[in-house]
Amino acid sequence: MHSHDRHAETARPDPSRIERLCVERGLKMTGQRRLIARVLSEAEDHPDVEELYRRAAALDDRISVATVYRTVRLLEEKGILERRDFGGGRARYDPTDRGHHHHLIDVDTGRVIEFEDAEFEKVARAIAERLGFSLVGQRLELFGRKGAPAPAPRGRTKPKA
Amino acid sequence: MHSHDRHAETARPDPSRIERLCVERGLKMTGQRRLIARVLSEAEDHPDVEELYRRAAALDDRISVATVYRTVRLLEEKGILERRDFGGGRARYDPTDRGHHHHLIDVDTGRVIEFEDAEFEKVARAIAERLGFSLVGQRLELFGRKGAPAPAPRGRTKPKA
DNA sequence: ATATCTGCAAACAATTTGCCGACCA
DNA sequence: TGGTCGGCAAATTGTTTGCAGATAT
Repeated sequence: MHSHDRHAETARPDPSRIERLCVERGLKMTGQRRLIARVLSEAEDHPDVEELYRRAAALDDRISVATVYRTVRLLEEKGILERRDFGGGRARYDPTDRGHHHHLIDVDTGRVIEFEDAEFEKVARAIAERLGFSLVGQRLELFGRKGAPAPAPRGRTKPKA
Repeated sequence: MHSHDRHAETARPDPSRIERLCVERGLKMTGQRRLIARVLSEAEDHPDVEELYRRAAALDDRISVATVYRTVRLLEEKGILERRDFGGGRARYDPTDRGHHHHLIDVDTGRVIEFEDAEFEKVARAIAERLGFSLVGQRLELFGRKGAPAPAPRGRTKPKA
């Protein structure tokens, strides 16, 4: 565990949050992985692979979607990312270091709000126990609408635009 | 002149539960739709399209997967079915007339247990409200493992065969 | 040095769809 | 009879993978 001290010969300002985690888990850091790590670190939302690729390529197009897929899967296996599925067919990714949380999806805007709730955790555990299981994981998604009732467009879940 | 006779000209014993719902919503009932409706009515689990197709074809092979896909989507739009996603890539279907419920998935066996919980409903509504939303929908899935979650800090309890 | 990446395109799996004959209302 | 529906196979979409050259350690 030797550390490379600050010989700023390679302009590498600051290893991103996620990059640091990658190194911790002993991943070989390539240019594209560093790039993806940075995009992930800067993301405040839950991008899908296509979106990650778009953002990464915008910074440096020496990368392909295949690599994003591979990297994202690797990071998931290493416990750095969590794969989510908000419907819509594509997997969304969420860095685990943001802490355990759930999501509330605004059905009108498609906007995703994160939240935590101790009360819920307790209830969930209680339910599992009542059914004779020990809780290993959970998934909670709430779909809501802001205050006043608005004419919601019919149709199914195709949060495109 | 109407012939509402009891002459079994078309051996149609009893419209299945789901078939009745289809008719109610004004769907044109064809042989294959009736078949799928019957399979769905008899199902106690949450089959995916492939499985529905298998079961239907076993009763009458004058049907194709494409039709199952089309029908299942139609029933979903009509609110007769609910599409679920328990991971694994394929969509699972769940008749809505079984009532509102959530799922607990046994991570070891893959078995799905349905349950309801008033306490949870209350908490969910409260969370949404706290975030400034009115609850429109929710999705809760618990993943558990059979075994004693009991406060027994002793050695690990081997999962019973 | 060398085991591990990456890009590319072909392979895959789940689901959709165009075309046209078959069928229900 | 007219408008829908169903079968078949080709088309789409999201994701994976084999290969050969590029890289990190």
